[in-house]
Amino acid sequence: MTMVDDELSLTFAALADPTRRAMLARLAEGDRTVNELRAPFDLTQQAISKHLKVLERAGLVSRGRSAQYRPCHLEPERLDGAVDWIARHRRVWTERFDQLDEHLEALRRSNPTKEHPPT
Amino acid sequence: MTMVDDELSLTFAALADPTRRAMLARLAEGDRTVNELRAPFDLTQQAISKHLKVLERAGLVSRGRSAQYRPCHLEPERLDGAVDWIARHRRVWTERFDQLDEHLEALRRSNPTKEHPPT
DNA sequence: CGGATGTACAACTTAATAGTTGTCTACATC
DNA sequence: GATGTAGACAACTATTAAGTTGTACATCCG
Repeated sequence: MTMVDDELSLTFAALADPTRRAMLARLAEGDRTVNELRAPFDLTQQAISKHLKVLERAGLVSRGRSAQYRPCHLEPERLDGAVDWIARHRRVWTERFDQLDEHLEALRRSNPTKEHPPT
Repeated sequence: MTMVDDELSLTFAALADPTRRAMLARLAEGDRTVNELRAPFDLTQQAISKHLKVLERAGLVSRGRSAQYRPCHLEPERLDGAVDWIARHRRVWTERFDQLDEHLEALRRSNPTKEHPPT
């Protein structure tokens, strides 16, 4: 029943929404408050907070605390698993992506993150 | 209201389910019939067909027709947009991923697929 | 032709998602 | 201490998703 709770599923699910992707893109430029993230959208503050909770649960965003602000900060490492899954399987599909996979392996070695069990 | 209908969202949403990822992994080894894909799971044939419809709608799988079988075939190109989005934004986050992005650019040039509008 | 097999379609249930409004707390300023 | 601002939490609605059962259709085989 609970279809989505492994790490990869949470990551992909978090990315499967244009609003959240735009928020991540915004956060790529630096930390932002909730209201700053809200600005570009025609959504209530509460809706933005919900999206942030999804991103937080997926480990893509962490939040600080500064006075009444809760600055949001990006956690890009969590994306490694996602890219890795895709690259790993695409490598099987088309041999010419071998180099990509190797490149990612190298990146992971030089930038150790978490585990990547098959599937 | 209709939160999910752009291409990237469909791709990520399709990947956000462990069953579907396992099906894709299976298809990576070669075309499979619906029943073959069903085998590893404790799910009805109809449930598998539904997952296949999601994968089809996302453009990740296409289906042939051979007698009463409907062989499923992988369409890996659709994953390029997903990897590209991640790589593009992660590049901003951490400078050291510049090489990855360049590598993906090179791959895309040597393996032309579709467009990748930002977000 | 008749039965078995492979897959699809429809209706239904349950649960999750995305959004809303309304309210509450925390801090800052005056 | 009152007011304004930042953000969270709760309750509700509507839509979508994942699963089921039941059935229909098409193709192969005897």
